[in-house]
Amino acid sequence: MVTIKDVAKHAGVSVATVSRVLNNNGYVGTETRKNVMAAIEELNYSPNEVARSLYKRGSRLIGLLLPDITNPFFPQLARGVEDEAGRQGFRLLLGNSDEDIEKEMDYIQTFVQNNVVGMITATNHVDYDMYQSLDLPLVLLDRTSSSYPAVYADGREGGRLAAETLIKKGAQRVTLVKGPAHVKPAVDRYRGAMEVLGEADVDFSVMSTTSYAFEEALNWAEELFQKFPETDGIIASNDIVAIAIVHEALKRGKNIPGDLQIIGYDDIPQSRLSYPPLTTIRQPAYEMGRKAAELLIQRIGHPQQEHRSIQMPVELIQRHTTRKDDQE
Amino acid sequence: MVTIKDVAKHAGVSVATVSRVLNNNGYVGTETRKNVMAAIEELNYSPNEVARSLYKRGSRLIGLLLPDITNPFFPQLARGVEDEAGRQGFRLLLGNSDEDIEKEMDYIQTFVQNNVVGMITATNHVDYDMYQSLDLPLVLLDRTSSSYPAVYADGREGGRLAAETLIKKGAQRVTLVKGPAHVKPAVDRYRGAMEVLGEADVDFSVMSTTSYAFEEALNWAEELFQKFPETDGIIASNDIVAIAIVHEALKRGKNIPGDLQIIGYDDIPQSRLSYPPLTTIRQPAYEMGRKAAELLIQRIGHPQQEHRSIQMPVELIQRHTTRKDDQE
DNA sequence: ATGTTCTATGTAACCGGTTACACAATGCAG
DNA sequence: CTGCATTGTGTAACCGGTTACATAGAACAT
Repeated sequence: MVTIKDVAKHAGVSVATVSRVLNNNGYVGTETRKNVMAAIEELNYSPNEVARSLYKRGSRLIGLLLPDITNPFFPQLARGVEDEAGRQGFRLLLGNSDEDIEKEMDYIQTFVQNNVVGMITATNHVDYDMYQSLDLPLVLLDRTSSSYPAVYADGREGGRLAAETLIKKGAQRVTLVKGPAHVKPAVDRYRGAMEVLGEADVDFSVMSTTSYAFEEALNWAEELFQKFPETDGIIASNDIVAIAIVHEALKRGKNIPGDLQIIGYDDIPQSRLSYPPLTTIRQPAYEMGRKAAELLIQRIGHPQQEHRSIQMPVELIQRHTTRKDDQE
Repeated sequence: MVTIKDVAKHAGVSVATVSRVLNNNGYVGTETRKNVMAAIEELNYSPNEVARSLYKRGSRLIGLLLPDITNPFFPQLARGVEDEAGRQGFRLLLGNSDEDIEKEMDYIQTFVQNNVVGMITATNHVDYDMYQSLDLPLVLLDRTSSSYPAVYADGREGGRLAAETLIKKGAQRVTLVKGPAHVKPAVDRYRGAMEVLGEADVDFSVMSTTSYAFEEALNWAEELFQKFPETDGIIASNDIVAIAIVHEALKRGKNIPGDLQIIGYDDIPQSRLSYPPLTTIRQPAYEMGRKAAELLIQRIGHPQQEHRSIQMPVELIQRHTTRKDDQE
């Protein structure tokens, strides 16, 4: 490994001088600078971030903690974070928490041990000690809290929008699929939808699910049709579940959207690809990730400044699992 | 931040002793050990990995470089890598290369600067200087090379299998969708399929695609039906494209698998969810990720040892975009 | 009793950077 | 020409750990 000492020797100067040209601070003679640059070039030197980080007590690393990258909503978020962070010279340490506190704590510890300068986390456990005692810039992603800045989409509005849409399009017997109770955004959506359903002249039922896992989606779908075979409008807890429901409905020979309308949540990329293409409530995942990184890096620069959160708008994406014509 | 000095002072010993109990080496008296442990506990100390890494010239970090985490094949890989790495006490630095050499070089540089102890990369550019001159344990994932250990699935066999299946099930006019030419595994599959098609008594056409991006998938599908409206069997370049093709076919009123059979590649989780559920060639992505991490960590322990690669078997997953009955 | 080995602990060098401080040379004002 | 500010560079301390080496007492062998 070529170190700053090698460069110094090669250029016939001290390490301090090399450091000065590297960081572009302090006084350096024109000629000297040129020599040092040449030496750097020649030895193909690039400074050890670890040493740097040790002295500075801060790296160029950001910790990103997600529930599960395997859930298709998160890669978008992650990519948004990465792109923005990368643009500003930061790299990502990645962790999957599986919504498990143990794992989460583990990751946070190693993030800190590695001198990350900030963290972006999609956690339901902000109120735990570990976060309280963490003195790092932190931003929540897809979650909220009064204690930290957050980037999230308006889940309640999303839920309302989904329910309103279904009602407007003439659904009479709505089934609302409730996401896992420990996942905050899921309950926001649920509440939003309930608000609208409660005030409308429709029958409705609620079906609870306890996970967003792929493997279970088809089971939820089956269960749904067993329990509520007569439903003509379904608000799914997310797009995965929605797609599974579409699958099961077609298998049972239902006509979509004639007999049965379905509306998803998230607008993951494959929702456009499914057939019929899924009507859904869009969360701008990539953009949310970008904003979160932006916010975090801003805070890293100005830690004292008052924090602000960003609520992103949700949007109804009308495709073909709901009817074209509104029934007013 | 609480450092080893604080612990030493608190326990009334030297830093060396604290370090000894931390690392469980050297001699430490029973009583002393107890005191130190107590101090650690009390101060809630955990050692700074950065300092450690500087002296040891090696961290507990692994660099993971993927083309694009947003492509649904990769989260599985990533998760496999992460789980195995995590199990063995390693953390991941993540990078998306977009198959772009510039970005790739950038990431590799910062990985090295951060003292990663190894790298797992899905690159098509192993033969570039940057890899040659890298003296880090490296394992290729979903790619191969004679110079490095690799974990990959048998693409040629997968291609053959897809073609054989379609032929056996009676397709007469096969369309082979060729993936981007710069993506190695894509061309392996293509070759495998071609071998079989070339020797069979069927007509076939090849349609080239230049990307795996979601946004383009539906365009490829449309283009396919414009160019080859009479095809009755399609070998898609991956599951995303396959699902888009199913979409387009249904939209055009084709009967699947009656009029048209489709076979995908990868077996991403959503392939089971699509309707009709997709017949596809499965690559054990999660397992591949796990194995790659395993291999890498093994090499980190024994760098001199001769390297070996692992070829994972592919598998035909029969679902409902191909016919039940074989036509012999 | 003496020498050797084992146990226990501390001191200080080291990892590869950054920067406070010291010092010298130069430029410029009076 | 002298004095002070500016410029250019080196020395050494520091970041928070690890470990080579030194030291000393205890245990054991002869």
